[in-house]
Amino acid sequence: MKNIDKLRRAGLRPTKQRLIIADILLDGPNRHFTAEDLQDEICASGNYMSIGTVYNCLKRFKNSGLIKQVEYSKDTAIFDTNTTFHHHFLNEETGELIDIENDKVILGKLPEIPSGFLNSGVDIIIKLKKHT
Amino acid sequence: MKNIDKLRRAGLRPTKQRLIIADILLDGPNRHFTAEDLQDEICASGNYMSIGTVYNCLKRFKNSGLIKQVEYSKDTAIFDTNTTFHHHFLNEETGELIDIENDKVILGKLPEIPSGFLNSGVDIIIKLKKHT
DNA sequence: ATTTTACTTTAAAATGATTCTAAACTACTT
DNA sequence: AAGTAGTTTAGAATCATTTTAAAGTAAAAT
Repeated sequence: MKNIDKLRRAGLRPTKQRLIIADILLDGPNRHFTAEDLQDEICASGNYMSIGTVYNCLKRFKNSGLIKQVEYSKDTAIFDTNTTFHHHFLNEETGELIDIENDKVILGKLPEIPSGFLNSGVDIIIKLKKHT
Repeated sequence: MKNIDKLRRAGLRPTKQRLIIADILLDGPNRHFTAEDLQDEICASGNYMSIGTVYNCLKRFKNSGLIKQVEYSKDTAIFDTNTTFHHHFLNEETGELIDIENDKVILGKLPEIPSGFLNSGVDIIIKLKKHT
């Protein structure tokens, strides 16, 4: 499908800027990137876009499901007095965290660890929304 | 154990400021908090501490294992073009992310969801360190 | 006990990521 | 072609965090 149609189907007005971003992000292989990474790539493609627009577009793309934001890239550090190995419920509306003790979760199958690396810890976040 | 000894055992010089923080954090029940939350509580206890010192102490406490930092509270947003349900390896040294497709992980047992809430998604982060 | 040394705290400035603002612009509708 | 509602822009503002350099303090060495 053409990117202009992907934008329309996502309910986004297909502006010049959004098409530039769609052309970079929505074809080709998946990737992880920051707003600044994307702005650099926009420059490299011979275009220009203000950083405000990059952020704005990313937010719209995310809200309409064209991309995701990695869950654990939040802007404020949260500390935890619980130093045992444990996991968290995350109340998506309030940001509140609730501990999940380790024995409440069992991983039945783990992926193969990339060669040359060791598993140095597993963090599980279970997001919660209010029951309706 | 007295907090002054917890600090010493952690290899931290027990300064007045670190003891104030230890008294707030290391007794009583576990909790999640930001640097600003802690500074407010320091104020509420009739003490004062510059925000720089609060950050500095939290970093030292964390590095010596007295507290933890919640894994997914990082300062830069990371976006992901992979909108399927999936998880991530996190290279702790470089911050690089690698996708883990959903069928590579099986959760054998999940904790009971707090009443009034629904599970709205599970994110798993497997941290990697270089094999030595 | 005093001096020395290395580490720590502080206020303030600096940085970095992100959001906001108000004016100019543009896609879509009438 | 004109209207309107949404979008982009530069730049300012904000927020979290780190850095800086000077003053202060705990521990080690005399």
